[in-house]
Amino acid sequence: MRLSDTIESFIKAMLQEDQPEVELKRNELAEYFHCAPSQINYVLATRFTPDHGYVTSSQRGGGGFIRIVRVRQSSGDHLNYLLHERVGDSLDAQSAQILCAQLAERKVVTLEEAHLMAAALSPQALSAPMPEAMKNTLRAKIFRCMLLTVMQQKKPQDQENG
Amino acid sequence: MRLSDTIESFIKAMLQEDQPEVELKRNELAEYFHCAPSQINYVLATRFTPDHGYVTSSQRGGGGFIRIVRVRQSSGDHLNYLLHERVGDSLDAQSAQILCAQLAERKVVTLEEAHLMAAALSPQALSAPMPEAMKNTLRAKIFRCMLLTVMQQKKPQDQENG
DNA sequence: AACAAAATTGTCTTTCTTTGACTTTTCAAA
DNA sequence: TTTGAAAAGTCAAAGAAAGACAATTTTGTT
Repeated sequence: MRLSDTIESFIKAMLQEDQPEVELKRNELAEYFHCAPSQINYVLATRFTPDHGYVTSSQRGGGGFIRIVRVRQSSGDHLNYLLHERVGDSLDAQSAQILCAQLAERKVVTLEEAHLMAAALSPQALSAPMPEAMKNTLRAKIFRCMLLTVMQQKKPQDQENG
Repeated sequence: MRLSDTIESFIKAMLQEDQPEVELKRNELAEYFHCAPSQINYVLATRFTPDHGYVTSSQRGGGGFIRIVRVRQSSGDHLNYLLHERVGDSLDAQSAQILCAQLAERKVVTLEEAHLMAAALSPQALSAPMPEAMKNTLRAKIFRCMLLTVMQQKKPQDQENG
């Protein structure tokens, strides 16, 4: 078995137990597996991405750490559909507005939250001297980040149904 | 846990009790935590800034002290301050996170809304092959758009109270 | 076997924290 | 009014941890 897979399993086991969140020390983990610290980054970059349903953050310096949060994903979920199927790596302004409105309509988010999302994805928010294609790529990324955050906030009982 | 975090908690606990204001002796506190006095300044500089909702002042010499005051402001005033003074046309990722957290702490927005805003402004959301300066410009624009949206949503309430 | 993709390693960079040496301000006693 | 002690401030260096990325090795596919 490859080291990366072993480390992936190890981290997932930590997450499985009970908490959907774990903090680890990069250097400790690297030493435990007798590998370069950057190997840990490789595992995170290839197996714990937003698309895989994980959000990671970190702190450098003394007492630094890497935090991994697992976002629960239920199949058949509207959010899941948006994240993995509807939104690719490009999203135009008009579609974004429609999708935000739908999220509110389906009561996945509040009306206020939908407005906030729409504002962040609006042409004004993304007005800058860059090609439209790049804006659409950016819009998709921003939308996905917000979607993941919404999934994170949804309570367990909400996740059973759509 | 980092010393800085411990000291931060300690000071916040002092503030919690009743007063929105506390006075402390730098040397005493440093001795209490067995650290260099300048460590206290570091904590103030990184965790008790206006962005964090605090204003500090001090007096040197015999009987000297450091005063920390938690700033109170109405939602409307706070939003105006952010929009017209604090956020120019550039905003770095870290400041963005702090300002979003502050909006929630002051109950200008809900915690969920703050998370959504933070997500839209995060480095991941704005990860693209472009110079950091351009990202900061974009971040300021996105933040402004969201702030304006929050303002519009707040309007009806502001007309009733302050 | 040849090539492409994935994994591994190592080096250098960046960020955050802690410490210490030196400076400045203030008060009060001589 | 001078002066010295008692604060707090400033700043830079050292230390601690994570990130970025390129170079190399391994693995899988045709």
